[in-house]
Amino acid sequence: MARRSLKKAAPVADLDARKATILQAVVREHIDTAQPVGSSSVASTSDLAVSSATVRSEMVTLEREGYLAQPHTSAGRIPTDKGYRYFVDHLQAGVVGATQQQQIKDFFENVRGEVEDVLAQTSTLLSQLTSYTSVVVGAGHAMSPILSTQLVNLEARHQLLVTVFADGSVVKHSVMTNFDASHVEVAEASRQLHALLIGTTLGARVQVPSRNDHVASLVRDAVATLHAQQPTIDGEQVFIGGSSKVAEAFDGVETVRKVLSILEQELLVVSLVQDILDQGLSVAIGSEHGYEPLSSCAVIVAPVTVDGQPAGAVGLLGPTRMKYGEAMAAARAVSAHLARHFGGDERA
Amino acid sequence: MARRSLKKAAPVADLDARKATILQAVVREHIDTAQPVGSSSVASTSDLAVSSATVRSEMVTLEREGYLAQPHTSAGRIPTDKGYRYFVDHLQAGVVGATQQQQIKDFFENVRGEVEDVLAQTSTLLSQLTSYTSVVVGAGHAMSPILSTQLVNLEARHQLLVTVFADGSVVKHSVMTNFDASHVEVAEASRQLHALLIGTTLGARVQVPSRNDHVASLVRDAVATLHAQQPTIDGEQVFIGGSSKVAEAFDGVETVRKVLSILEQELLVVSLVQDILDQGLSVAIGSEHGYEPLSSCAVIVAPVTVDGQPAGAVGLLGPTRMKYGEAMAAARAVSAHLARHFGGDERA
DNA sequence: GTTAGCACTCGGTAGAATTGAGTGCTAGCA
DNA sequence: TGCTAGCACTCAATTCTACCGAGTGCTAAC
Repeated sequence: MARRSLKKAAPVADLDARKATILQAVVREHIDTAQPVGSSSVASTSDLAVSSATVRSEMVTLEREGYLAQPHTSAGRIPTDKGYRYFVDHLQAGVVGATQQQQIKDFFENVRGEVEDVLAQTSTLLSQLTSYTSVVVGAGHAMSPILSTQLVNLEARHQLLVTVFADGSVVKHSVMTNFDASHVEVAEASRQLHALLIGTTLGARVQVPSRNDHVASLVRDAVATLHAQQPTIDGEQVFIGGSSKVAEAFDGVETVRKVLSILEQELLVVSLVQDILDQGLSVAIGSEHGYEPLSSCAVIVAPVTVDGQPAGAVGLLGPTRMKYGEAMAAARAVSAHLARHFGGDERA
Repeated sequence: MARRSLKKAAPVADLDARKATILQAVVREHIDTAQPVGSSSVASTSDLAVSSATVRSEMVTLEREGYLAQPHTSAGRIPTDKGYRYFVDHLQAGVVGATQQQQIKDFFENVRGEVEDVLAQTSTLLSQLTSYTSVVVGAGHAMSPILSTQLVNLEARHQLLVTVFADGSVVKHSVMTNFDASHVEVAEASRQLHALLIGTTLGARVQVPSRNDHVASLVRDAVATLHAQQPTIDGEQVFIGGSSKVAEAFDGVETVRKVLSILEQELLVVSLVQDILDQGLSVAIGSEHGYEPLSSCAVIVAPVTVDGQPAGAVGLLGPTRMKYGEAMAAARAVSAHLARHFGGDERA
């Protein structure tokens, strides 16, 4: 797995008011048009009462300081990652539009089904709201105690251990034996497993019987299989919505391919989101997250917290020139609704 | 959902040997180069001992009959869907290369985990083998009898019905109540449900208690929730591998977007695959499957049959100019291995 | 510090000329 | 009758040129 450099987003030195205005104007227009932005355009657009020449000389400074870049001489400027970072850091919190607000509300009023279904549909919703690819991560049951287990006789030498966790997730594990277990034996093993595992979490050690009969062997195997699961990452669920938006957001075919192939690796997506949250960021721009193939992307993340516990996260992936204001607002709104949905209000 | 025209692949009239050779040469070279193919190239490539002029006049016929098309005067010919169809129908079964054979073997020797995991990984494998996007569909448990059920008390008014089917699939359903059920009541309801449902299939009618107490109410709600599931389509699982290959296979960004957005709709993919199988095809070229947005795609499908029962299908989606021989061979090989894996050889 | 003015740069575009792959047709040949 | 060599023709792609214009950096004046 790609190793990310833990570069903490450097606190961006502050710019004087005029430079800030100019930078923001450049970012805004570039996001809008995808074109390099020239000094005259900034001079006329922004409410600065200065000439393009002045803007120009400020731009030289901004470029020297790393906020702007020039694709080539005699072209306008485009923002660098650092420029976008400044822009985002100084963005006053946006609000979602009325229609979108309504859409979100309608969605959460009508959505039903199991957690997984809700998360998957939420991902689609978020993507439709923003026109960016969305990522919804549901926290695993790593820390959740076991509510119930059941061993089912599937075939002669094939049993299925079904485990229900307190967070409502259900997991199955195959247990293969090299002897034909009778129904009675399976039932007995099931009873013992239930007694043994109930209330424990995946990490905890449990006392397995050391006898050598079929039942004991079944119990041992079942416990071993259950605990073989990686308690950290496994069980986390990723739902990706609107991957077709990738094709709209980037123009280079190669970029599209790279981004899609990252999205295919769900584990990687989970750790990307996790990393960004760990850094305390809500937006990772360009190379800030350290995943090189995503260097032309920005990732917005909003945690979902239920009862003070992290319950997952929602994210958006777009080009660095994405509409940060709208997208962040949408992500925040959806994560809040999601938290509420899984929190007090019980109509899962 | 898009409605497909059930156009049965028309049996293609046979061509005389020379026309066939020319057509095949054109298809082969076009698949290779993605360029229109000229008469002289065919004349020299193929082992026909005729001049380009002769090839040319044959091509005129082939074009009139709908096998070839000309992007514009003074360009070579490219195959039409009908041309590809002829090509595929007269393709002698290909074999997978030695390294790929080995790769498949290694994979199935080492793969482990639950059915879903195996299918998901198989999808990735198939995509890597062929460089096309792969689709693996696991048949639902529609017809599978229930082996076991269990009702678990999740929260005060929230129970979880966990159902294990004979095919090894496990499904959960939330049951909400408007009263606080005691643990004893839930346990009793669980016992009754188990007795009631065991051995039945989802379609079957079961006798629910008509009393008005908590337990009876729980049982009724649980059965209703379980049966509310669409027995036909629901429960079918789709695993899509290598969606990033879409970006490689097609050059128009718009096409990439359209194809990706189809792939996002899993239900649609299932019915696409199902439709093709229903038509008895193993390949659907261009508009043969009737899904307009996929008109520049070809879809290869191979059923997976375990113990005479359809257990799913594996598919490949690529451009119409895909490498049919290799891709079909790979799909066949993987589907056969998959069937064997889930069949006699029991190490799921 | 700001600005008007100006020379300069250089990507993008538009038009013309050229190239060349490939065609369709025809007349002659086996 | 079928095949082929030859040839005129077509047309996308390429190359070249000129040129435009957006945008810059610099400088002198305010």
